[in-house]
Amino acid sequence: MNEAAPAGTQVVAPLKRETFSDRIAADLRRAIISGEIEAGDQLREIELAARFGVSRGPLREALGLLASEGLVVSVPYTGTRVLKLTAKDVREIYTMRTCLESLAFKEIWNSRSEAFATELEARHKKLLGTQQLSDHVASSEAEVSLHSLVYEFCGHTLLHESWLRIAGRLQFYLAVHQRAHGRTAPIDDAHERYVQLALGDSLDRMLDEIEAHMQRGIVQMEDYLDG
Amino acid sequence: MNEAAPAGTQVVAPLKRETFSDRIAADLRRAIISGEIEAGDQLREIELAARFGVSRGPLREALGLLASEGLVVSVPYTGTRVLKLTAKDVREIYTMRTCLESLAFKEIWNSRSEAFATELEARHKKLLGTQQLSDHVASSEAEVSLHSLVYEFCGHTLLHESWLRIAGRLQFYLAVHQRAHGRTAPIDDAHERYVQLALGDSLDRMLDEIEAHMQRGIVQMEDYLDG
DNA sequence: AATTGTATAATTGTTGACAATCTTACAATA
DNA sequence: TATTGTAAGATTGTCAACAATTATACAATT
Repeated sequence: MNEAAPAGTQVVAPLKRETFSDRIAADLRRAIISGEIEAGDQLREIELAARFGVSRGPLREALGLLASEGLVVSVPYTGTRVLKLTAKDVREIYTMRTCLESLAFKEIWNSRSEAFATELEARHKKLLGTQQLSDHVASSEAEVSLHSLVYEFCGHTLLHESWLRIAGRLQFYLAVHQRAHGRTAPIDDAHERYVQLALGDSLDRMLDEIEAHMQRGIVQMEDYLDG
Repeated sequence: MNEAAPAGTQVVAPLKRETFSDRIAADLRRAIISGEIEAGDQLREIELAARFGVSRGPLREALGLLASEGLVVSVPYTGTRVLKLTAKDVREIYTMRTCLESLAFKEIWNSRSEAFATELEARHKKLLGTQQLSDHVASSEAEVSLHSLVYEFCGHTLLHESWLRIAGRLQFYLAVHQRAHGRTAPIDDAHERYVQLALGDSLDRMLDEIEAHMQRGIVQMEDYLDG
C-alpha cells in the first residue's frame, strides 16, 4: 500500500456531501420510531427501494447503517427485521446510560459553559411542550435530545459516538412505551430535577441523580410489563 | 422480575451463514492492525476488490463494517482512509475503557464462574507467551482478548457490543505503539495484578485497579509522544 | 394426522456497466 | 509569481440484471 496524506494537512469538517443512503436511513429511522413500520416487521429491499425511488445498492447501505445502530437486525439470505425490544434490552440500555452519562458529566463538569446552560433549558422547555401536545414521536425525540446535550458538549468524541449508537434504540423504546401507555405526560418532575442538578454545583449529587433517574426508568418499564 | 423464555417463537442462534463481506472485513482488519496497510492510507475500492477477488458491492459493505468500528473513516465521493490516531483519540479510548470495564466487573462480580477464572488465566498465559516471542500483532490481539473476557462473560449484550466497537481501535493502537517501541515486553506486572484482583474478593480494589491500569496506559502514551 | 421430499416462489447476495463527483495537471491571465 | 479556469483522469455513487440461498406450498408416504 502507499501514500499517506501529507502530515501537516489536517482534515477539518469534511462538509460531507449528502448521499442517498443517509437520507434513506433517516427516513427509515423516522418510520420505525413513529411506529409506521412495526417491531418485528421485515424490511424487504425491493419494496423499500421502490418506495424511496432508488436501487437496492444505496438502500442496502442504509439498512447497514440502521443495523450498526441496532435498530434493525439482519440475517444473511434471510432478511432484516425491525428490532423487537425485550425487557433485558431495555434494562441494558439504562445501565449503559448510567455509565455513559456519568462519564459525560464528569468530563464536562468543570467547564460547563453559558451556552450549555442556555441550551439545556431550551431543550427542557421543548420537551415540556411536546408532552403537553401528547405527540409521542416528538416527545421521545425531545427527551433524547435533552439527554444528548451533555454528550455534545463534553468534548469526548468517542463517548458521543457511543451514545449515538444507543440513542436510536432509546428513542425507539420511549416512543413504543408511550404509545402503549397512551400518554406523554411526565410521571414526575424528574427532568426538572435533572436540569437543576446539571446546572448546580455538586457533581456527586448529579451522579446520584443519574443513577436514580435510570433506576426509575427500569422500574417503570418493569411495572408496565407486569400491569 | 426477570428472565426470558417468553412465549412466541424465539430466535435461536441463527447460525449465520458467512458472507463475503465478513471475511473481507476480517482480512482488512488484520491487514490494518498488522501495519501492512498504514494509518492514513487510502483504501481504493477497485484495487481492493481485485485483491480479494470480489466485486465492489461486497467490498463496500466490508468497508462499511470497518467504518462502524472506527478503523477507517470515509468521506463521500472522496474515499475511505485508515484511521490516524491522535493523542486525544487514545486518551478517549482509555477513559471509555475505564467506564465500560468497570461496569462489566460490577455486573459479573457476584456470579464469576469457574470457567471465567480458568479462561482468564489461560488468556493471560497466552499473552505472556506472545510477549516473549516479540510478536506485536499476536501480542496486541492477546492483550485485547484478555480484557475481552469480562465482557463476554458478564451477560450484558449491549455492553459487549459497545466494547467490540472500540476493541479494534484499541488493538490497532497497541500494535502501532508496540511496533514504534520495538518491544512487546510488559513494562510492569500490570496484567498479573489485573488477573489476581479480578479473581480476588474485593470489587472496590478491582475498580481501583482498572482506573489505575487505564491511567498508566494514558501516561505511557503521552511519554512516548514526548520522547 | 404427522412427516418428509420436492418443486416453486420469494428474497437476498453478487456482479459489471454507467453516472456523478472529486482531484490533479496545466495553461491562461493578472 | 500567484491566481484562476479548464480539461483529463481517477475514484466513488448508483443502477439493473443475474446467481445463490431460503421460505413456502403441496403431494407422497408412513
